[in-house]
Amino acid sequence: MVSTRGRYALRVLIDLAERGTEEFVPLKDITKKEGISKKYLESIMTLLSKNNMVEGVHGKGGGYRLNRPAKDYTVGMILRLTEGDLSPVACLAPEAEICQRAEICKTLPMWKGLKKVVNDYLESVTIEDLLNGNVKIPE
Amino acid sequence: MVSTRGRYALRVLIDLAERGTEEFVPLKDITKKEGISKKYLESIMTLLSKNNMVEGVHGKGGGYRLNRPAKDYTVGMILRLTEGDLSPVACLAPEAEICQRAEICKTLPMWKGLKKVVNDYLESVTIEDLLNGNVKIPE
DNA sequence: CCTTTTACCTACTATGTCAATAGGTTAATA
DNA sequence: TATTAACCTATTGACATAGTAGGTAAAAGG
Repeated sequence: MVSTRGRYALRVLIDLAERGTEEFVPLKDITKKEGISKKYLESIMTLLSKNNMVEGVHGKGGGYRLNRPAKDYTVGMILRLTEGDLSPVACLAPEAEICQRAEICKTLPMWKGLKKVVNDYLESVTIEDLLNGNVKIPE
Repeated sequence: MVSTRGRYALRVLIDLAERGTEEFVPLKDITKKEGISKKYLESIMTLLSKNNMVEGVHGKGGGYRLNRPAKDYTVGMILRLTEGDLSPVACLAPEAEICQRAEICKTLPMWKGLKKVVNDYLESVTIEDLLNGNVKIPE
């Protein structure tokens, strides 16, 4: 289950995308529109800022804006940042130590398949798609 | 991330499938093979038993066995039991109250797509597939 | 320079879930 | 009647989530 951290991050990025890539938008505007705790959002934005997803500027006229055009952000990128690696099991995470059972594990191929299916889908959807309602629901 | 409850359930069902659909297998055998806490496994098996996945018989010669042939168990069925509904967000769960934001929510279609992709994949893999190493990794 | 605005930083907390553990009771067989 | 094995009811330690609280740093306007 995706936590509020990831869900809020996506909503904020959609709001920023709506305002273009020039203008700085203060968090106040976004919390007002989305009804999200400002203090909580701050921690999320700092994360996005440190990872070069958004640019933050202090003071009057400041706020946040996207670093790149909205089509360059995939949902997968954002969720990997906020939720950590999107592996269904710990042994498929990048930082995982090698699992003794890997050779004989009957379930491992299925977990690999699931991870691929999830990541492929999330990579196929961008923030621009979300903003424009251009989300392809499979089949 | 799938919890041990779901992962252990799958491993147990694979072990039971290996022993056919007649013989009763005591938990002792399974904990020995899999190195899983017996007390913990008991709680998982009770869940599977109450939901007609396995049959449990008390006393000497007792244990658990599959209720149906292994090909009739999908991974999705098992994980839905052990992990709860496999929705990426709460508003897509069956018991969810209607979300006010649903009409205007820019992310909802993407979550629906993700849920479909995950469920379709997990429905496509059976316990028999896992046992036989017949897992199709997509593309 | 000073006030306002805004991002950014550090610490704390309430709640809940996970992954067991502990100690039993019930049912079936030999 | 003893043994085996499922089943039941708590309890626990560890951890993550979803915030809250109270600040500091930087930029702009007057």
